[in-house]
Amino acid sequence: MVERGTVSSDIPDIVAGAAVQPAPARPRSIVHVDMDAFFVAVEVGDDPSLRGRPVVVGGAGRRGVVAAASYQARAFGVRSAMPSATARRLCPEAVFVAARHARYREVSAELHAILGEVTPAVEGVSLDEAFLDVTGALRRLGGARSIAAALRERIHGDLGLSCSVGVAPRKLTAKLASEAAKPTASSQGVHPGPGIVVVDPHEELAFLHAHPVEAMWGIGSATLARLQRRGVRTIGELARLPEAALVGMVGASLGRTLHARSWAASDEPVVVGRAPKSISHEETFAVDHRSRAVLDREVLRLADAVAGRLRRAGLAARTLQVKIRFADFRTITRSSTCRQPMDDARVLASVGRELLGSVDLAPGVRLLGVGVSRLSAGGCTQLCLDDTTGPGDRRARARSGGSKAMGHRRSTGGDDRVEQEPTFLPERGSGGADRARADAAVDELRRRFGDAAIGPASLVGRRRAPRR
DNA sequence: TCTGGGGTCCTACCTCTT
DNA sequence: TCTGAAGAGGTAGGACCC
Repeated sequence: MVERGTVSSDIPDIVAGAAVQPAPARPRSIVHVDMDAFFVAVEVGDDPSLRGRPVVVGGAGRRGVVAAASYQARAFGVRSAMPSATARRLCPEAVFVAARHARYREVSAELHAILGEVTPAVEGVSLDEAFLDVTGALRRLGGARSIAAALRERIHGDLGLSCSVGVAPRKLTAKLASEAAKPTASSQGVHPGPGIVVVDPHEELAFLHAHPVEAMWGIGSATLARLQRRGVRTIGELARLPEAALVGMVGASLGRTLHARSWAASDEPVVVGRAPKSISHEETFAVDHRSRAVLDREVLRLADAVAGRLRRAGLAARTLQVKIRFADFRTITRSSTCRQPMDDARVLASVGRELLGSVDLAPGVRLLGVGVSRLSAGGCTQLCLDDTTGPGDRRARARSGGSKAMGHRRSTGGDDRVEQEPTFLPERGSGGADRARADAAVDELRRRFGDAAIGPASLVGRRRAPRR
């Protein structure tokens, strides 16, 4: 069996940032709120003529997938992440609606404001889902079930949306409980769920062990296939596997985590206000691109979007990653880390183009992405383009004796070559100060008039690659 | 017929530094 | 001066989640 978490007294119920605190003495009361078909419900709220009909959000383009489906559409077998072509075939009468993420963010903010009135210990998982640690609010608000019922009523009253709520001593169990509370859809029709499911501490293990193993967090298709080869079908069967066997199958970290979770022995805290660790933008093109000029422009467009988000968040990044998915769905990434943090679209785009330059585009590019990580607060100080230490740099340095004073190099798929003199951008404080003011002006225009209001001159008239 | 977008975390491997 | 070990930092890919 597993060792249970150690016990301490009078420990705050919430964890801010990444700091993890010991498990509390008494069982916690975790509430998981999960909106029912959130994107669809928002669309129906804004357009009541959609009510009761099979509605699919997303999947508008030829290469799109379903972002959300109404329960009426799910009765036809339509599921989220399904290719739109499949969804259309399964349910030809479905109404397809383009996703409006800005609108969903608005409604989500109202939802989270309601949740925040119950307890400050709210961990937003996504736009439509959150965990609340209500352990400290039980006496004040009259028990977890009462809190769950009041939340459902309030959300329905204020937002006109329905949600399912699970209550349990742990996040994982609360999540499974809210799942059990949801409506279901089958070819026989739509069946309303109980709305609220409460799992008491003494029945938690039995509840957990009855679930299929793929219901466990951390088990996706690859791990599921491995477990199924060992005949593991339920969380109960997973729990009976020796921890060492599990570690041997899926690795030390995941193996230990799954073993603890399967015995309801992992006390994962409700984390409030998690700081972002990366920001990215990516786009699947309607047609595959092979033109370096077109893809260079796309890098600039994506970098511009990422830079805007960085500056709005008051962040800068040291690492830039370019993601490329080829026509055959093979996906590669190329990244480069700079000594100084960056938040300028032109700098990000230059690094991105440099990385793209090392890739053979002949197979055709289906998707292009630009992402940043190693984020720091406070914006950037100064930047120059030879500041990167990409793979080409290091490998070239290693082959040439390790000098850091070499010219700018880049990897070209095994054929590294010395580039021309490094290109320098003006530093902040000279021309860079003007650039910072220009960036601030751009950010303000976008805040007031939307992202499409202004952009790099080279993208004028082609804000995005043509969609079929 | 195909297979999005935005994230996090983990692992393996490589290089550099001490 | 050379060598090996260990740790840090970086890169790339995979798995997973919503």
